[in-house]
Amino acid sequence: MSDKPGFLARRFQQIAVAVFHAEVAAAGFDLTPVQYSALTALRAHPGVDQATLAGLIAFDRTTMGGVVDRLAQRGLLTRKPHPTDRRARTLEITAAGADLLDRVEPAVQRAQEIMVSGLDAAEAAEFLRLLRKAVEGCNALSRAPLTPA
Amino acid sequence: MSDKPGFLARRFQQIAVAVFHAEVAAAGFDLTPVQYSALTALRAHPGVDQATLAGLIAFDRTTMGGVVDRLAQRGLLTRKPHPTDRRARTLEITAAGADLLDRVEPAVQRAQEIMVSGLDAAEAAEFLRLLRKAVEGCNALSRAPLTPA
DNA sequence: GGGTGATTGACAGCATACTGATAATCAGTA
DNA sequence: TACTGATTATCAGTATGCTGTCAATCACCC
Repeated sequence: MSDKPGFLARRFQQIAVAVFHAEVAAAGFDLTPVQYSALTALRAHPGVDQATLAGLIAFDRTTMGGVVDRLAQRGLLTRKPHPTDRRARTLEITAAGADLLDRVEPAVQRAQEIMVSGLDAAEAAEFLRLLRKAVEGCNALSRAPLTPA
Repeated sequence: MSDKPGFLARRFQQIAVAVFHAEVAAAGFDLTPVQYSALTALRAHPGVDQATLAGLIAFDRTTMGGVVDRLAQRGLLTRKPHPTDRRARTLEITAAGADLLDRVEPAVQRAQEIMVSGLDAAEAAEFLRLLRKAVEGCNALSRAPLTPA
């Protein structure tokens, strides 16, 4: 089983989420990896609509609805009607959201290091390169491909 | 964002599941990656209980309940009372389950290759080695660590 | 032989993810 | 301008995964 990339993909994701949760909770915060990604992308691209934000981090449009709901409910972002397109809603990170991102950053960084702590520095760098390359090569194969700005 | 192992982990898992689904569906079957793993492990270890099966493939005990329910409902495995431990249920793969595994195997193999099609053969081998090493190094960090027989 | 701690399977509840469908709207064309 | 096709957000439904909790049961130790 452990020689199948698909099985290891699931396992690595499982570990990544657990480590993220553990570090972020230990630092006193309550934020999922998905919520962190969404807020980070929103800070870099203020004013986008939900579909565009989803494309920036390869989320499914449907999933993004729920994520945005929960973040808005906690006051970490705002959702206002788009000035010209009446279908869309414009998203903006709030001061509370940006502040939370700043304060949680050290925990997130620690989590990223722990995930690859089984590898030495050279291996970790090579692993990251190959993982990025594999993901980019298959970008179009998921329902929600990455769509840069 | 693409330099964070956590983000790439989620993305690679997302792609892996999509590719698995696409190949398996194209071959005319209806089986999720998780169901495939469970059936495969059960065939290799007939008669185990749910908790043991979960440990063999690093599933959460709670998740395994639902997976087993759906597989039993489709007649791919059976769930009988354990002969000595009245808490446990003994799981067995059925002939239909084993037959399905055999017939779906080529599609699963194709999916595994597609997932790493962005890498050449040497890179894919090294990627698999590093991924396996990273996962093993962090095995204890998830709620559901891998527990070999 | 009785009490204690661990284990098994289940439950409710939350958060991703996907499929397929829909209504509202927009944009470009006939 | 009317029509067509694409796009935005949402909905119902299914399947993972996790947290925490619970009752039933087991295994071990005093």
